[in-house]
Amino acid sequence: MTRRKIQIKKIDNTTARQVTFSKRRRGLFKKAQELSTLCDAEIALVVFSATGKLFEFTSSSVQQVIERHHLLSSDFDKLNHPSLELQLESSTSAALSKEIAEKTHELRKLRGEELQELNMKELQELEKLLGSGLRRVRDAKCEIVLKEITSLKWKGSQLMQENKRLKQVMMENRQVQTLELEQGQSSEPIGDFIHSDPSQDHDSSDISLKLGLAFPSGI
Amino acid sequence: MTRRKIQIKKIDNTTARQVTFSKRRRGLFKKAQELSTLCDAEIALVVFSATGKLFEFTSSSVQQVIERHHLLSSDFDKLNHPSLELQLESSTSAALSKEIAEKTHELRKLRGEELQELNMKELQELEKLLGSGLRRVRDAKCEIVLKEITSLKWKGSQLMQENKRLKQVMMENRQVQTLELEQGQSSEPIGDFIHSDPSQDHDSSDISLKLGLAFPSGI
DNA sequence: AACTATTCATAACA
DNA sequence: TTGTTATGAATAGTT
Repeated sequence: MTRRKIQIKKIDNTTARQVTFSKRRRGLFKKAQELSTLCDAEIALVVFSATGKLFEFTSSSVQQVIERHHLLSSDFDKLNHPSLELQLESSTSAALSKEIAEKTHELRKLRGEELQELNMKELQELEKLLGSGLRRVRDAKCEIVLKEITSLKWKGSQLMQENKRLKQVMMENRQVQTLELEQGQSSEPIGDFIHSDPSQDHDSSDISLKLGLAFPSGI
Repeated sequence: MTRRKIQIKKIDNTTARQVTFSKRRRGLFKKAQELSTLCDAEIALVVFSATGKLFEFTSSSVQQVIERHHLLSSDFDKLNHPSLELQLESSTSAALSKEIAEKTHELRKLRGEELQELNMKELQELEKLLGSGLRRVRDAKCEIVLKEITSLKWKGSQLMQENKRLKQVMMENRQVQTLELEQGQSSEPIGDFIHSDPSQDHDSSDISLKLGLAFPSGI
């Protein structure tokens, strides 16, 4: 709000209340319109002023169904609200049913089930839609594959590092062994130093087993 | 409204649209609440998201009216059908809403709009579905083309028959003319017999004009 | 109605 | 998703 912050409670001054009602109502309807457009939402907004005047907004697809309410709500008072509510619900059901029918039909067309009723132009549009859908699906698959590859590369580099580390340990062991041999102090068989730790080996195998692809074979 | 001014038109990016929907919806409901409190207005606001999810707000007084109606209904129990109907409608709405949400989601997937949530197996099934849809659409187009070709061939054969008939008539005329010349009895100019009937000619042109394709150029 | 000084809502970003 | 912030919008009080 402005000039000053206000408390959200009923405005006492009648004139001020009417002015505010007028201004804010316009703002609210604008916001409702914007939301329905921006986000493809279906909105029904009904406002009764304190004096009983009716204002309403409905996004396009709900509109026609509810239009018949204008006739009935012209001589309403508060007792009418239940019936208004009931009718809103009923209208909503009709609108929803209609929407379901449309979506079902659209799905059938996309699945190629009701094509005989389409002409060449419509078929071409449908083909274009399916084609672009197919392209996106393939792109999505490609992305998954690329991620898998990146993951595999990472695992590969991890293995290489592990490998390098093991070789280094072996080299060090070999040096110690050589030193001990030169000094004639070795009390252990040579072989024990040359072979790396069995448990270490086992871990490495486990890592390499995880290289298997995480998705079915065909791409 | 912030960082940048935006166009009021459907937001293309799905994620951005969902975020905006969530934020603006909250804002809209807040504004509705404030208006009803500040100006003592009665407000009913119903919003369906693009995915079919339902959000609603009703100012307290409307709520009270509806609740009062429900109380009355329970008092009068068997006599009060509207309440039963209202409840039925309500649950029907919920079921319909759910169905719409499902179908919307299915349609989105087929259009390739919400693929990030699918795994490789699901993507492959979707690809198969789209592929078979595409095949059927192409078959349907093919059928239209074949029918057109059949029709053209038939028209062609009709034209050929017509042509043949005309030639025969001409030949007969020429024979008559030759006969008349030999007998020196012709009382008409030669040209009148060589040219075929003008109205006949006109009919032939009409048939050939119908050869134009009944669908747009690209196949 | 028109005009600001403010507060509010929110698009873009993190 | 949730939070933050810069900026465009809405609007309370005033003229």
